[in-house]
Amino acid sequence: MKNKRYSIKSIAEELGVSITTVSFVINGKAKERRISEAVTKKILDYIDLIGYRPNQLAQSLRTGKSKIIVCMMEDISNNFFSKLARLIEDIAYEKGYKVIFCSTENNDEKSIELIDIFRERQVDGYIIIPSLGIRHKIIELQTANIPVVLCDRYFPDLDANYVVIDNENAAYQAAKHLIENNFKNIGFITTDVEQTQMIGRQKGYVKALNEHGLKPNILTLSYKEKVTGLSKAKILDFLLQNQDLDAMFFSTNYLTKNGLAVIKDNFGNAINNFGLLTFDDNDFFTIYTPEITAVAQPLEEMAKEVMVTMFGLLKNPEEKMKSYRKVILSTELKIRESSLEKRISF
Amino acid sequence: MKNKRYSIKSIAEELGVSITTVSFVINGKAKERRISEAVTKKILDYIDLIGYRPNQLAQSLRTGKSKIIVCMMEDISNNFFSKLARLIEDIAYEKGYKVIFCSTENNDEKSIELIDIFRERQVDGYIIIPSLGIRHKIIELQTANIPVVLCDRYFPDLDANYVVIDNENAAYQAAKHLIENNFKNIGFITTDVEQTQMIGRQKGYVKALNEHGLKPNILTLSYKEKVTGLSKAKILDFLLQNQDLDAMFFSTNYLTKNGLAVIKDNFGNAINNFGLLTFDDNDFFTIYTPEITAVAQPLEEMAKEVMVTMFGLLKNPEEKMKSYRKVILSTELKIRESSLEKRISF
DNA sequence: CTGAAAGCGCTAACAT
DNA sequence: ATGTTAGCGCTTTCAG
Repeated sequence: MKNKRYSIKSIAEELGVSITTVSFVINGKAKERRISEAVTKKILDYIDLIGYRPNQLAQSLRTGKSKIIVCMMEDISNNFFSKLARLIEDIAYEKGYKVIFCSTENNDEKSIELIDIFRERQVDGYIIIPSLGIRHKIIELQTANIPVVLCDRYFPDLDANYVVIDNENAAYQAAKHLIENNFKNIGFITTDVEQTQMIGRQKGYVKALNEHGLKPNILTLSYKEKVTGLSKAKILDFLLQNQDLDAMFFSTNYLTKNGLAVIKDNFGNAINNFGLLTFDDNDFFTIYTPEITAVAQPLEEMAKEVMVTMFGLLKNPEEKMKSYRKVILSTELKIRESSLEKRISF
Repeated sequence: MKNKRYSIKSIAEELGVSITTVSFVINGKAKERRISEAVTKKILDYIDLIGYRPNQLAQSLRTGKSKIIVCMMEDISNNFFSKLARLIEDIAYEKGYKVIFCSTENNDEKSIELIDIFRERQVDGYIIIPSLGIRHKIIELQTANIPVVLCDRYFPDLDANYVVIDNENAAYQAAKHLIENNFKNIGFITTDVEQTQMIGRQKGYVKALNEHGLKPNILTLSYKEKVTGLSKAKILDFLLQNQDLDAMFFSTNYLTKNGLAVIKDNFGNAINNFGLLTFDDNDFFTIYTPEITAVAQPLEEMAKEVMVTMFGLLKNPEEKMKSYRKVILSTELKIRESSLEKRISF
């Protein structure tokens, strides 16, 4: 067995047939092109023997299809995103697509650069969890007729494919649940990012409180403080300034982690006297003490819907412009200890 | 501005120069090839104007370099791997490489298939967290002179590049720490996978116990039970069968999660009377009650070493065969409440 | 200083 | 039924 790289050409030479014939056989167009059984079998056997695999790169260059989907998210190391990534990965591979994940850190420049880089690479489609300032890039992709599916967030004034959850209602129900459990002073900890999902969550919270004649109390942390670690100090400050708080509602998972740390470090067991609720579920919440009530996003469904949309676009390159597929999923409030009425005497 | 795709050819035509000239200018070889200032500037300006970006696919086909690294890990949604992935991603992008992550679930067939698929795609290098049965594929890659760096685990009888930690010593020190804190009956919960990292951890545990005249007590769970959820039942069983256990040492992160759940569900507050220690750190361990002592792997360093090795190979395609780079990093035992001597009266 | 041309490996329209 | 051939967009040798 030779050590050289096999190509469709070398196979053709070896077998004394033409390149075309080999190509057709390989691509399963043998009978369609009425290639004789004998030749077909000969080629197939030989290919099998030498373990030939076509060069995907050349194929891509020729066909313009790379069979690669890129998935841009905030941070692949974040529990929410990595879980989603895994689900997307599995569905994509099933259909012969590979996925390149990249973390944008919600940074517009980085996102834009990445989008451009992947256009050079002719990726077939984009799954994007967008930061605020890349609206024009989405339009650019749409205009170029390249499949894009937004996820987790969208641009309200932009017609596009997206898969999101009903953030406002989810937060509304969650806050209502706290209210029904007799919490009177519910603080809301959120970030300053003006993304749809965050706006929706805050809206839902405010709505529930207003409806029940309660006063919203919101702590807005800068996204940058995620890195600097300043957010913990701010949360502590908030707690100290608002001694009458009896519950806290965290708008996203990393804030919850910080919040729990602050409470643990500064108030010890008082954590049990506190109402606690968070967006985004986590395996650890069920084994935490108290078990943490969470708004669980339907990850499987989200991944599935994203991919259904994506494959639809991939299949009908033309039709895609006609209308966009907009999916809004609902969440599940996983009610656990932390949000139940406190009967403990102080 | 036209709507067509720009290519090096269309630029050449537009500017009335040759394709070669454009190519040289684009690749920064203008002065090397002594192209006149004027022409160079003209081309550069035009490229800038139309926002031309070379087709990476064509470039790759021609050069044989795809600037893509594939990173195969057990499961991207697992905290340990996703954290590592993010670090690797960042380093790769800095150097102009993209990385494709894929989850193998420790499955040999899936891993092998993936390796083959990526060879068709001409990826430039492989970072692999290998399952047991892919030794021959690693050799195949090495033979084909394709950069491979193993991580987390390796094959003891295979000369290869790898970045791992000193599992045996880490587990030894950890177990010793428990012993020094007066725990007498330390159970070890691990999986049945015969991978080097798991073997090392168990060895270290056994060694420490033997040295101190204590009897090892090991629960081995099948990796498959990770999915079926049977592992929790087995852990509970183990605890019930061994009522004299006063400490537990978990060999890997998902077991810890299960273990904590079992303890919480069945023994309630007794968790505080128990010695607890785990491999793999997690943000939640510091906010858990009790705070969980963990063997923290040096993720940043691991990612860095993996990439240093990888870039070394990428740079010197020939030299790589000469000798392999084997990096063994040490871990840090993060001592927290859960492993400290219990002074609580029972 | 610049250009022509071969070719990376593959697909597919157009022969025959 | 099978072969010829023209590219996909780029790099690079060799000739001017």
